[in-house]
Amino acid sequence: MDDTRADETVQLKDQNWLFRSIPQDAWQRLLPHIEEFDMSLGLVLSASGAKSSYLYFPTNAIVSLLYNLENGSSAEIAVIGNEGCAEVSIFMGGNSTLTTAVVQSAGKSYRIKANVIIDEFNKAGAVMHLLLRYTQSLITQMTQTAVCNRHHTLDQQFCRWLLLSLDRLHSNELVMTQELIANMLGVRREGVTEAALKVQRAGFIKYARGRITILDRLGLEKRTCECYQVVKTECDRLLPKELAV
Amino acid sequence: MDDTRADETVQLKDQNWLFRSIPQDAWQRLLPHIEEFDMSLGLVLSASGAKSSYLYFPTNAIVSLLYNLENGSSAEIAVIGNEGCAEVSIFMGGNSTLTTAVVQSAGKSYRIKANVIIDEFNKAGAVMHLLLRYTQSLITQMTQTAVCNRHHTLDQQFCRWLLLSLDRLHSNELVMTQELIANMLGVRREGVTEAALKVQRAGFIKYARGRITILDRLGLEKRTCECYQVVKTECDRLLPKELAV
DNA sequence: ATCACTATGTGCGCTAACGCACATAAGGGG
DNA sequence: CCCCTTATGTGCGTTAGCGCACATAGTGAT
Repeated sequence: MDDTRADETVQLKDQNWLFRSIPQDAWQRLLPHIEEFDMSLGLVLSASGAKSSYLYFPTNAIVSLLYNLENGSSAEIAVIGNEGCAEVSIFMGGNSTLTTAVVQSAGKSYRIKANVIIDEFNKAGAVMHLLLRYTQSLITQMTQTAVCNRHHTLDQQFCRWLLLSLDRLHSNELVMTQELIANMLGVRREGVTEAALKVQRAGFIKYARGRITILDRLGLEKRTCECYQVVKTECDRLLPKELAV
Repeated sequence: MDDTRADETVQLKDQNWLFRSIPQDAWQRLLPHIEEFDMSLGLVLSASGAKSSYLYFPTNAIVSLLYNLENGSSAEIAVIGNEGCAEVSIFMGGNSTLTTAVVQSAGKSYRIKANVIIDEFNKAGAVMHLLLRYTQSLITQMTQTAVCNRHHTLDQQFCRWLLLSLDRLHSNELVMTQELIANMLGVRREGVTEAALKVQRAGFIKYARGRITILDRLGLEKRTCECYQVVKTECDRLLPKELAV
């Protein structure tokens, strides 16, 4: 590999946790199939029940897994950022999920065609194990969402949501209206307004017309429920930053 | 294979949906490793965070995946019966989950040592795809639990829980105190009492001292939320009864 | 038959979140 | 600069579920 390509690879690998952990030989096979893909706000990667044709690897974008109920209300099940990938049902089987993957925060991503991923997955090598461990971390997030929905207050959930999103954005600002957050959390918009006000009065955030600025991250972490740390810790355990390359 | 062993195999395969779908060659490899295992009520298959050493295949037993919060309250994330297996983290990677697998209804099961399953899984053949599709159906269940916790009433959830358990028991009777159900659902015992009374007054069940008898299954299905059917349908889609053998 | 224990039923005040209605405010395009 | 749209703030009655306290009723052991 010449120097230019090596540089390119390093840069690319740095943008997504999963990329980073793909060993050299598999990387050689996959590299030619990695396409850039712009994720615009609100873009639906795959509607409920539809077959997905790409596995998406966000870099600075955030994707939400949402479930839509018959009556129109919805709830977020998990958040996906540059620590993972969207559309795991490609390799899990069944080809589709009942959840809808929506771009919650615009940004750049990469994607790989489903059949390429499936071929690599079926080699039962490092890529398979990596993707499965990531899926396991997604399961952890779903589990925690279920428990949190049951037992914790809107306030706590608001903070958890903020923190999980921030971790995936690597920024202390987040562009998101209260209406949208309400949709994610599956609660009333007014509820989010109240929660946001409380947190703002506590001096942890500044919220103005769809623009949230974090002023005190530690404060937020203290205010949220255990769920945030649990998800973060388990995610770090399953996907160590310095995995064998 | 002589007739006796063939009969044995047919009988065995009939007791768990996953067994049924394992093709002949893989079955030959696994058969010597299948152990009987009695599941007694309340048995914990693997505590939160602990490494699991067996993959368990219930026949007439039911296993609950529970999550325990710091403050002692808990919530059920998914139910596992003879349609699946417990301890998927064995092949998903990471070796452990934060959920606790508890026997909710006693019965017989089979189990296979972790390393045997991993070896078979890594052949990337039918068994791998089967287990992954099952895991996908578990994910569906977790998703639905999260949404249901958010949006549906205790009444509806009580009915959903009853139906999901019944489907896995193949019986119209269920032995389970309201206290325990409350624990699973992550609600007050009194809440379950009220829900159960309403459903009883509607004539759908008879409930006496930990023994629930179903009188009108269709009534229950009408009373529950969409979540029950969604899980059932998706489970049937991912794990058809007559899969290629 | 009695007793003790477990399971269930009931009442009551409390709180979080809901649904709805409406007030205010901040930008953006003409 | 004004108007219109979008985003946020607020009030109020309602409800589901909570926590607690206690009443009742099967059931099994002695």
